[in-house]
Amino acid sequence: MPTATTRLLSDMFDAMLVQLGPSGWWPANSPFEVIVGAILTQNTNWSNVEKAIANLRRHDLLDPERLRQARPEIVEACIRPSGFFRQKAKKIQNFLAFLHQEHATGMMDLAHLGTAELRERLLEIKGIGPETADSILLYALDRPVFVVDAYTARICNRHGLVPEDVAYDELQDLFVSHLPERVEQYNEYHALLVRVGKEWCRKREPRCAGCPLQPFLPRHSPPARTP
DNA sequence: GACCAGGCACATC
DNA sequence: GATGTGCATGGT
Repeated sequence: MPTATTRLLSDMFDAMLVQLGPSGWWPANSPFEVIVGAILTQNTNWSNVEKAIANLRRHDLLDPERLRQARPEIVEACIRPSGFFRQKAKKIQNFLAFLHQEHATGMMDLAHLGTAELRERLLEIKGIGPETADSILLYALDRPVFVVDAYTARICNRHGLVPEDVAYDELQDLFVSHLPERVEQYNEYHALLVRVGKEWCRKREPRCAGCPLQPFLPRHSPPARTP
């Protein structure tokens, strides 16, 4: 017997998918490109990340070993459009050092590690926090890990499911504990939430008209009828 | 010109 | 443990 929350989360997913269609995430040509994108998109608009990725591709640097050995100034210049470029260049190198230590020539070489262990290892890398680690696990490595972010928190808060300042793990647990553990749905659910967040649930001015989730917004109790 | 974007680490209290 | 701040570019 599904709980009300289980049913709600499932219905919200269906409504978003019906109205918006499949998201096709993560837009990238390889698992490695997903990882670079996951770091570059931290607190940054995706369109800026696309510019940075294009620059890296132009320099033939979308390869772990070539990127690891590239001069820092070149890498920084490539990723400059995505902002925080010095920090992010360092973060990428931190990840590449980890990959190198693992004797991995590509992301799929990490397949022997269990999901929980791999998540812990990723979180040890300076510059990779919970959202980035989970994005890597789900979108680059097809692990059943639900990704949440600021949009997820905002939307779930508007729907009365969590407090505004909900912790990452708690928000993640909301979905994990109410949805079947399926990579495909985890993938699509996060993508749909981001798309809805961008379009209808912006920080200052939520525009609920036309939002696929509008029918699920908590109803205010109707005004008492005067007899 | 302010605000925001698919965060994170670090300092300080 | 909670809160504040630096990081930096580009679009709205």
